[in-house]
Amino acid sequence: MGTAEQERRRAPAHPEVGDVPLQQVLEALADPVRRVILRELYDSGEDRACGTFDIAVSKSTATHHFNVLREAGLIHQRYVGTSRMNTLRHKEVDAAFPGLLDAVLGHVEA
Amino acid sequence: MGTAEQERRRAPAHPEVGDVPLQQVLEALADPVRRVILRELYDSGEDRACGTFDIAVSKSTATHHFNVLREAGLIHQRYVGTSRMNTLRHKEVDAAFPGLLDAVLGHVEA
DNA sequence: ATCGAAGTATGATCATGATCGAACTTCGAT
DNA sequence: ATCGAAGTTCGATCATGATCATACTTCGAT
Repeated sequence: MGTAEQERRRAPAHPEVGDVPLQQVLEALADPVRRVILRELYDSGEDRACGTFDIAVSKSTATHHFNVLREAGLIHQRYVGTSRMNTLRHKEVDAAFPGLLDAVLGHVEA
Repeated sequence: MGTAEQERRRAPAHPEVGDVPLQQVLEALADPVRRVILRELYDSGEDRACGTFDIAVSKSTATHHFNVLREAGLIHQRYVGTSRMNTLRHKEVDAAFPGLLDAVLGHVEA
């Protein structure tokens, strides 16, 4: 099998946040499930495995949301064993979109 | 015919910005046509009639976008003759969602 | 009173994206 | 070597929303 293919799956591309269009970031932020994920990362500041988030969707849907967040430059993902750890790319997002994370994630939703 | 109905059309309800869910605001912001509208209001600070915006959509689509923006609490609309003047609700939005407008509209899009 | 300009309402189309289940892969532990 | 846990992939469904054309209303000007 293609070792390159395996490698790509285990270490998927993370864009430069500065290269991500605002449109894509806003679309990523405009979903309540994804904001729950971001908020948990934002509030705790810790790495978190995909399975540990308080979201009421199936595993395949969760995978979809994590992909959207990664491709929007908002999170970093890396494997640890069979778990996938997620980190908020806080500094980089702040640099590319000043004030946006704080405005969105600092807001207390009903 | 119902004068009440006519009145409702000419002076449609504007929500309190503080009552609008973040979800709704983000959905309103996550459309490129609507951001063009907001940006023109943001940059000029002037009232503008619906027809004067640099958006490449039909009149009915434009009406739709203005409705979305108004219902999200982002703009104020009032009739002047047959024109409908639009204002950014800058202060109120800033109060309810600190930093959000500046983060989104201050960003220079490609 | 009529006409045009500015929007609105309605109904249709069409694309996108959120969602799921089922089958699969990969790793760590037994 | 096998099993379960953690995700992924694939295909399908389904809801929403952006879009338009058409017909309509309303106002101001002639």
